[in-house]
Amino acid sequence: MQFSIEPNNGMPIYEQLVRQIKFAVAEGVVVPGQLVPSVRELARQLTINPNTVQRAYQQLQSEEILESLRGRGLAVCIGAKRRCISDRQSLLAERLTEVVGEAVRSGLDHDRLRELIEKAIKQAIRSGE
Amino acid sequence: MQFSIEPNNGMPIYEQLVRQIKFAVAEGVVVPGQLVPSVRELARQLTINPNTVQRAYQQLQSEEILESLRGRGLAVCIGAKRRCISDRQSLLAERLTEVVGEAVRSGLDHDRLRELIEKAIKQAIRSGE
Amino acid sequence: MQFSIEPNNGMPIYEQLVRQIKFAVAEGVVVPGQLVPSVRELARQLTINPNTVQRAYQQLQSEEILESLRGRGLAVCIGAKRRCISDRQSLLAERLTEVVGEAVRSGLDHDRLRELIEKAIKQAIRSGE
Amino acid sequence: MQFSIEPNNGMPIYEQLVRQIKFAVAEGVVVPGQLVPSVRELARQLTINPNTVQRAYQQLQSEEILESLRGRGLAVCIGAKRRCISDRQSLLAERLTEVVGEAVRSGLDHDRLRELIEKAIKQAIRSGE
DNA sequence: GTGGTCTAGACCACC
DNA sequence: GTGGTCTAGACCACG
Repeated sequence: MQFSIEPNNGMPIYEQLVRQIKFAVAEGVVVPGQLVPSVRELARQLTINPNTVQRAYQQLQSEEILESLRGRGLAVCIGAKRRCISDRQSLLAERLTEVVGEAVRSGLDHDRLRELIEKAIKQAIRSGE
Repeated sequence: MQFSIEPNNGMPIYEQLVRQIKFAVAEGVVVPGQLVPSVRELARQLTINPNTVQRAYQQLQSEEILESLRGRGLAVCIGAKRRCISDRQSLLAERLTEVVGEAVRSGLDHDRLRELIEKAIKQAIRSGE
Repeated sequence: MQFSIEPNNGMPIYEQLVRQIKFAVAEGVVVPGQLVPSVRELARQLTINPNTVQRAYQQLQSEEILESLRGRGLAVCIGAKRRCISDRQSLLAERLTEVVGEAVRSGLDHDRLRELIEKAIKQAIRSGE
Repeated sequence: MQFSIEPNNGMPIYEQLVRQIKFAVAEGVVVPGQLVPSVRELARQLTINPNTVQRAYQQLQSEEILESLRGRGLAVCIGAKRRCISDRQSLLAERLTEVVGEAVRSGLDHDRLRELIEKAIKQAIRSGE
C-alpha cells in the first residue's frame, strides 16, 4: 500500500489520503478484514503530521470503510469494497457532469468539446503506461 | 449585469464574483470601456460587504481585466474580452483533463466514459433551454 | 499654453496640472501679469472635471504662483518665475538624491549606476529631439 | 528580519511591507524555503492590523515570492531571490530614467546634472556608513 | 499553532 | 459620488 501525497495542490492532505485509501480498497489492494498501517507508522512514512492521518482514518470510520479493532488497529470493513467502487463512480460522474455542463454553458462547441475529451483520454492513457 | 452569489458553497464569495465578472466580459455582457457597478452599489445589490466586492475588483485589476478611472469608477480594460475567453477555455480544458484522467486511471472503460460524457452533454443542453 | 494630462498614471490630475503650469511659468511660456485660461475653458480643453482645474488653481494661488484679479481671472504673480525655477530645481535634486540613495543602498555598484545614468541622459536627449 | 514601517508617509503600509520583504529576500536575509514570521506575529511586532500583513503576504504570493505551506506558515519560494533582485533593479532603472529625463527636459545642464548625481552618491555612501 | 475569508465601520484622496 | 487603505474582531479549515 503505497501513497503519494502532494502538499499544497489545493486538496487537503487528509482528503488525498481518504481518496487514495478508498481507491486501494476499490482496487482490492487491501481486502476487507486486513489491517491498515497504524497512524504513527503511516505518518512517518509520508512525513506528515499524525493528526492528519488520524483525521483521514476518522472520516473513513464514519463512512464505514474502516472499523476499529480494539487493541489491534483499524481494519477494512466487510462491505467496503463495493461501497468504495460505487462511491468512486458516482463521484466521477458528478464531477464530469459538472465540468461538461460548465463547458457547454460557456458556449463551447460540442464537437470541440468531444475533441478535447478524446485528447484528455489519450493523454491519460499515455501517462499511465 | 446580474450576479448570483452563494455563500458557503465552498468557493469564496470574492472568487465567485471574479469568475462571474470574467464570464460577463467574455460573453460581451459588459464591453471594454464600460463601467462596472460601483463597489458600494454591487455590495448593496448582493447584500455582501463592500470589502468583499473591493477584493474581487482588485484581483480583476491585477489581472488587467478592470482598470481604475480615478474618481469615476472601474472600467473593463481594452483587451479584456479576449483574455477572459482564453482564460475560461484553458481553465476548462485543464479541469476536463484532470477529471477524465482520473476516470481512466480508475479503470473506467473508455466507451462507458464516452457514454457518461454524452449523457452529461445532453443534460447540460436540456437544462440550458 | 498646451498641457497634456494622463489620467491614471499614478499622479493626480490636479497635480499634473500644477506641475505643468509651474513649468510653463519657469520656461517663460506665460509671463507674470498674464492671465491663465479660465477654469471652465481649461476643463473643456482637457476634457476633465472643472473641480480638478479649480483645485490646481487653488494650490497655485496658495503657493503665490497665481493671483486672483477680481472679475478678470487669474494672473501669474510677479515673482513667480524665479520661484518656479528654484522650486523645480530643488524638487529635482530631492528626487534625484532619493532614487540614487536607494540605488546605492540596494548595493548597486557605483560604476554600474553611473552607466545607467548616462544611458538615461542619452535616452532623454534622443526622445526630446 | 527587522522591518520598519512608517504610517502616513504616503506609501501604504502593506506596500512598504512588500518592498521590505522583497529587499530582504534579494539581500539573502531570508533564504528560499525559510518561513517568514506568521501573520499574527508580524502584526504584533509592528503593531499593525493582521489584515494589513495578510494583504502584503497575499500580494507576495501572487508574485510567487512566498508560498503557503498549509497549517505551517508561509515560505520563501525557490526562485524568489533572483526574481526579487531583477525586480528591484528594473524598478530602479525605470525611476532613474524618469527623473533624469525630467531633469534633462527641464533644461538642466548635463554637467550640472552629473554634479548633482555625484553629490547624491557621496551623500548616500556617507549616510550608509 | 497556521493562513484564509468575511463583516463592520472608519478615513482618505480624487473627481 | 468614486476607489483605496486601515482597523477590529469574528469564524473557518488545516496540521
